[in-house]
Amino acid sequence: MWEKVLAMAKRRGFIWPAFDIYGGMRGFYDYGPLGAELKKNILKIWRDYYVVQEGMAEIDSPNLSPEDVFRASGHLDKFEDYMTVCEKCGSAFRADKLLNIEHADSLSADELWEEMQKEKIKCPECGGPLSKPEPFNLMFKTRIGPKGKRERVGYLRPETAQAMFMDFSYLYRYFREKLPFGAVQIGKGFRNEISPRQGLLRLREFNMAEAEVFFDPENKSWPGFDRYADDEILLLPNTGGEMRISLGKAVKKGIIKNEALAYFIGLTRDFLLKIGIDEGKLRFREHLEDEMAHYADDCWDAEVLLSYGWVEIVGIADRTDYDLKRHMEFSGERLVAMRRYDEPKEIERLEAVPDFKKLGPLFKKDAKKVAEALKSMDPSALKGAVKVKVDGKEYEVPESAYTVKKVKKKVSGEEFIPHVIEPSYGIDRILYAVLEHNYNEIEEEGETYRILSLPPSVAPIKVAVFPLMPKDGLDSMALDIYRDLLRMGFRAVYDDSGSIGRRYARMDEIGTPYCITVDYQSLEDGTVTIRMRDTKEQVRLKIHELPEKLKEMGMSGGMRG
RNA sequence: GCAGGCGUGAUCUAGCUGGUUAGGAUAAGGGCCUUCCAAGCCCUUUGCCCGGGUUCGAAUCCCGGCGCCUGCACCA
Repeated sequence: MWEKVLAMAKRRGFIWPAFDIYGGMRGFYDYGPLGAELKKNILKIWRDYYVVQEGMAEIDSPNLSPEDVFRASGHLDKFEDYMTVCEKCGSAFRADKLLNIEHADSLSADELWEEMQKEKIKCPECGGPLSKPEPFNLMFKTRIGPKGKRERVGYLRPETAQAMFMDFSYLYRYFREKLPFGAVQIGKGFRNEISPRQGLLRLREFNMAEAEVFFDPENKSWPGFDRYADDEILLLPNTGGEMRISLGKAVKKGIIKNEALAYFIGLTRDFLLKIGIDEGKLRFREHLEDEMAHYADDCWDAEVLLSYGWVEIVGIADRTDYDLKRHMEFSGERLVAMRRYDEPKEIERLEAVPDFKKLGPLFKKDAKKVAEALKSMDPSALKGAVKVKVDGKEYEVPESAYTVKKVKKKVSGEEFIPHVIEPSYGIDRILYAVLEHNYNEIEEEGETYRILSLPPSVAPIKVAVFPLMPKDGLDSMALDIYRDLLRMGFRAVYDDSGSIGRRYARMDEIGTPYCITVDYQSLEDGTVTIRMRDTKEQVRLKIHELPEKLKEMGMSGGMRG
């Protein structure tokens, strides 16, 4: 099946292998004119959901990031594997997985090699000797800046999410310090896949649309949840089994852990159906514990049934406060939100007050740090001489250098690190799924007709205009209509070559929902026929009624819907 | 990354035990014809994945690379 879809996609200009004249490069594809248009339409609808309806803020950040970012995000460690190859049968393995010790995944190449020799590890397949482990990081590494001192190591981002975390404080202020709010980004991600395959399903450079929804972990209810609460969805929870259940019930029964997650499952389903994913081939599957990404606490994938099997196209992950916490730790910046009380509270609490007259002479340069360490300790536990640790050194602070006092303070709220729900969409996979789910072949009189039943809103070409014959003034009339439609912002084509049936067939194959034909009656009464792709049904109407009719049939003009 | 299979115009394919100008179908462009679903006729365009070797001669045999497919491994 995918061969047929990909052959059509290649022939008609949806998808082309990239760098083809140089032999191609696996894991890289070009979108041809129709594919680029289709992608644009899918993203437009995605934005309608996330940016327009949900009011999320769209940002746009660099593809290339300095190393620090991925040190914090965990991708540098968790994304790097050491591979060892059997010198006899050629099988490749992750070195750390072959060892019988704990935390083998944190060892260096040399340590792994040492350990492998100690344990006398042989190839699990054939018993042959294994090579020294070689690092393999899924991120593309490069250098930023001129060679020399100024040079920094950079990586192409493996996901777009990090920017939303790094910009958290800006976003929080932008949203006037109110949660929940969401930020989205549409962009490219890069992963140096070991063995990309299966067309658009595993690319090395891919398009993704991600939303990071920040909310208070104490309140995982979701404002508009009612909208999707009654939607019946096919769920596969990680406790096993398969069920069709409404989202409201799933939350009540604890199958989906909170409303926020469930809401975005509902929204994702709504979006996918809108762009033409087949409902009967859609399900939501919860990740198994050991399947989860290093940052995720829970994750539901939207999976679609393709000729390759069930394929993940959207991941909806509960990233908790993992990312903000890590960036706080690595950058030293405070990435927190405020939970405001209804009224400011006056609270009384114990506080350690250091006496710098004493601390100064005692600890010199480190005095300030000692004081800070002292303040961060539990004041009720402070008694007598206290030991504090500063930069690995231990100091003893005498009782006379500080006092513990009761202090009254006005507090208008408390700080906390927001949690994040992340719906992450693989646009290329989604686009392919839309093609495959809408691709139909009909055998008629020994000939194969192909119809791409795309929803009008995503179809790359919205309408075609044909003269029945390219003569007798039919052609000039059709050209006028075509130009008017273009001016009104419709994606239209004009075609007068070959027989009319051939032209319809061409349009059917690329999913054009409507064809307008100018015939001899048109010359007499100013009417044309409009033909529906899926039913081949024709309706006759006045030319001036066309724009209204086209809009009514569920498609938007390019300019404004 | 390993193993196996495969690679002929835009698409599908014949030729592949070496031997003329690599054949067909579809598509595409032009023309004729044609009053609504890939009709017909004429003309035209595009090809042996890349590189090396063996040979008088390679699409064909051998080696290497690249790509595609399947399996294994990998897929935060």
